[in-house]
Amino acid sequence: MLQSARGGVPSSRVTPGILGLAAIRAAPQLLGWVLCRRLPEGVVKLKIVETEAYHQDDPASHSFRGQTARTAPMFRVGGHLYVYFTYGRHYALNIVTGPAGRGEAVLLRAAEPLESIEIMQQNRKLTDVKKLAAGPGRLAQAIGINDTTLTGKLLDLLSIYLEPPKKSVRSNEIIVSPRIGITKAAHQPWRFYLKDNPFVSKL
DNA sequence: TTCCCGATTGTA
DNA sequence: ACAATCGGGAAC
Repeated sequence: MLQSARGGVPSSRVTPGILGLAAIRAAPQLLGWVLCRRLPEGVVKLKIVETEAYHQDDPASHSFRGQTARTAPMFRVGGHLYVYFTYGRHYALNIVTGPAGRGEAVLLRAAEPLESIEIMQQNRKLTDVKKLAAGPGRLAQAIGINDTTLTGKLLDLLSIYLEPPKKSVRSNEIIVSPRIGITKAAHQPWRFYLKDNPFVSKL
């Protein structure tokens, strides 16, 4: 699925294999993909190292109580973006994964800076590379997301897109654990991260 | 219209 | 350990 776009073929340039894929299956498969964001200063790139799945029958999910103006993007077909504002200060970026009408998405929780690191350091007003994108709010800020203009938009070469993993990720490198910062369905093992990777938000 | 609280982070 | 800070959505 997500392995399809290898060899420089820009076929799935915009959407890997997440189209119509359940969030719980898409979340681990997104690990290793390179998140790319085109900014006025240059293109920043980061390897996705930590994700969480949220779906419609999940009490912790924004889509649980049905579609609203804010959550509408979650109900679009996979490949759309869902950006929300939380705690009065932070933005979080999700990649929508379900079929249209389903309300599923993967929260990007942490990433390893690869290219244009200086730009991300400026965005974060911080030099420590390990903390540039270790956490959903930090990740969003690092790639210049300071509002919700991207929510409801499609992954798109002109602004934000994904590139295939440089090295394929083996399943035994993926750690599964409960999600962070939630109170409902807190025991569900729907968080995924790369084993021993120093850029994850927490161990 | 009011009230509660959150898919977090930086500081003490 | 805790405050900061504000909007979504349930409740009244």
